[in-house]
Amino acid sequence: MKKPKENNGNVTLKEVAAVLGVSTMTVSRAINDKPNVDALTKKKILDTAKKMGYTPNLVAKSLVSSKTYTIGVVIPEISHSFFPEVVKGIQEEANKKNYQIFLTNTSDDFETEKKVIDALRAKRVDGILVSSSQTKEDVGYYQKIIASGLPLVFFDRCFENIGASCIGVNDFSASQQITEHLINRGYKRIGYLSGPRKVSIGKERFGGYVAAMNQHGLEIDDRWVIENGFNEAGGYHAMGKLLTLPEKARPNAVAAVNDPVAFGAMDAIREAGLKVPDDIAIVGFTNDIRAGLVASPLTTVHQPAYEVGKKAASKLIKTIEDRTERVENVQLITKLIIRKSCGS
Amino acid sequence: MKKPKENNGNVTLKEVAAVLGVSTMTVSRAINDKPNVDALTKKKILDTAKKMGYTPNLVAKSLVSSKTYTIGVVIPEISHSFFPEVVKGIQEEANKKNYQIFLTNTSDDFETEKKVIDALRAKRVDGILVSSSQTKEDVGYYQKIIASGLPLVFFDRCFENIGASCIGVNDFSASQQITEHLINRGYKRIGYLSGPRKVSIGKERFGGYVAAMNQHGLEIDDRWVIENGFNEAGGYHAMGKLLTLPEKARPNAVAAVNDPVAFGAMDAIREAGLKVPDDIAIVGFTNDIRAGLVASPLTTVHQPAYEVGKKAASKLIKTIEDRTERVENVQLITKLIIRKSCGS
DNA sequence: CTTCGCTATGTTAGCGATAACATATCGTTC
DNA sequence: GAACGATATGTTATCGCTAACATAGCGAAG
Repeated sequence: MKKPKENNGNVTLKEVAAVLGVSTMTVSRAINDKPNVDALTKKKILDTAKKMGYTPNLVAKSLVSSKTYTIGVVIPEISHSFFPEVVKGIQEEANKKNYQIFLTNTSDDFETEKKVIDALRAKRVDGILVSSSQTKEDVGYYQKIIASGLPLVFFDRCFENIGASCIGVNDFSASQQITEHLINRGYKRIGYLSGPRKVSIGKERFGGYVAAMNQHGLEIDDRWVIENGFNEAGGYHAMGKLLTLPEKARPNAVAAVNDPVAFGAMDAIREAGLKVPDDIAIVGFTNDIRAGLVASPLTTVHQPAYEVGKKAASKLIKTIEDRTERVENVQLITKLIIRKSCGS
Repeated sequence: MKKPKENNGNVTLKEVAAVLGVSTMTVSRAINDKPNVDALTKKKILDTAKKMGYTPNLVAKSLVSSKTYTIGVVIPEISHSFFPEVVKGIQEEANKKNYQIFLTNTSDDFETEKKVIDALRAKRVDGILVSSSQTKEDVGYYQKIIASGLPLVFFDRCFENIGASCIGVNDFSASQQITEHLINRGYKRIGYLSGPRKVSIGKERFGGYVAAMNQHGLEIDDRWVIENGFNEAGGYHAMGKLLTLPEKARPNAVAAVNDPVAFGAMDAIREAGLKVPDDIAIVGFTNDIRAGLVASPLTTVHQPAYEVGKKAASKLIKTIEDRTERVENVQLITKLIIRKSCGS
């Protein structure tokens, strides 16, 4: 025989008010530190609220205010070491501003991505932070989202000219730079292990590679460019395919779209009984936590993951809190990290 | 001159109803696929709802149902490679059951932990998943949470006999096992780089080490056990301290509470001009993504991170949906991974 | 052809909180 | 001491949705 109303054991304003014989408004005012509450009343309210274990119901508050202090984060793959760092940056910035984050993982699948975003909308997040699995082909979906007025900031992988801010790096020029590094080392036959080019980073990084090759008058054999996934397995298969070419038709250096792909490729190279960098030199992109540790430490591009997250969150929150905040495309500084995989 | 009511551009049931000249209840029923709606009416409603871009407001729904389909996840450090894997497991399980997750990072600080949990409660999550920074000293806080009826499942780091389920591994016996492995290799002077022992994993793993030493009649010099943080910096400092001992007073092998600590220790060893395992052998715990890659590949204990996450989420959701679900302490299988850092 | 009972639909109230307006109380001021 | 303004408190309506109850319409059964 307990109280008939259960409510998950949560105490409401009304219950606190009833105990003290005051109105709920007075309790609300006291708890929210609003003016016009007698000091003594306020003290009594705060005391009993605490004694009763009152916790404000933000769901109800959100319904009134149309504000949830929640942002959705949409990420392709939490296991790729770049993203936990980004998430950490987002997390810290968001927490500082009293926002919570909904973390969702899309496994780089666009259908999943749309589904989770719909779920986030239904939960009325104040805005979303997206690293999309698809930034080149189907722009319609995001155009609609942006048109609907939901604040949105992209990070890492950007849509261009779509009316949303993006925080990332200059993938084109960083990729060009690292390819040039290989060229300066004397390599001329350079292949490319690409990720899906329907994603901005896939396209941009590939573009940087092409630009560097062209600029130096080097030829790109069609068979040297292999497109596959953004992960180890993708790199492993792509390199496997390259290795089916007869030795003299093969590149003796490859640039990979990111570090996981480079690691997968290294495995394939090793399994073929070849050595990095002696037989095939390789460079990556990201500066994964493992990059300096693998058998042949990987030359790569450092991306400031934590800062990307922090900046993205901060931009989103600014956009949420001031709708006139301007759209901007931020490119943070990358750094070439030279290790041994490109020949010493 | 747009419509006066803005509402963030979101369409409501009422608006859809108004367009069709039916009541909101009919629309609600149609959209939620409830019985007693004429097929034709339903079709018309669904069509106009879609045309108008209606998205249900789950905030309002939650207020009515006291159910948010949201779970809070509290982890100490997203950068430690164990946790992203756990989060991935949680994520996938939760998504399958239509829950969203709030991810929060505590930086292993108990005050932050309490603060984020309060925030999660205020947002009325249906339950929380916690890897606490504090599982041995201040039990009061969690006792209160559990008593309040909020479903709670611990993972990785457990409180015992507190009335909440916990999903982890048998830290004691795994630690005992890996210490024994060192002993079997012939090491007798074995030190221990501990994490905070106010946390279950800190205490249990240390206990396993002590048990193995005792069982083999080996002495533990007080100066060989150093307590510091759970991360690289902690291991670096702890090992630095060990290295201040004169060489003959030093252990020639150490067990670390986890892999990041082992990595930090390895750095300190290298900086001191010593070699692993020749001068000092070392073993870790976790099987961090880097464990096989470092200069002296680390012998360690593999923990099934993904499964821990999946199981924890599944247990929590069961507990949420059926309050009679019994409390249980699940210990998943670990595996000793032998590499070179313990001598070959 | 009345009555029962089913289906389709509508109305009301309430989830917990707050904004906006209304009222009460009290000390000042002239 | 009447009138005013400030402060403290209460009342009402509303956010978007749904449970619960109410009603209308229509075919089947007697």
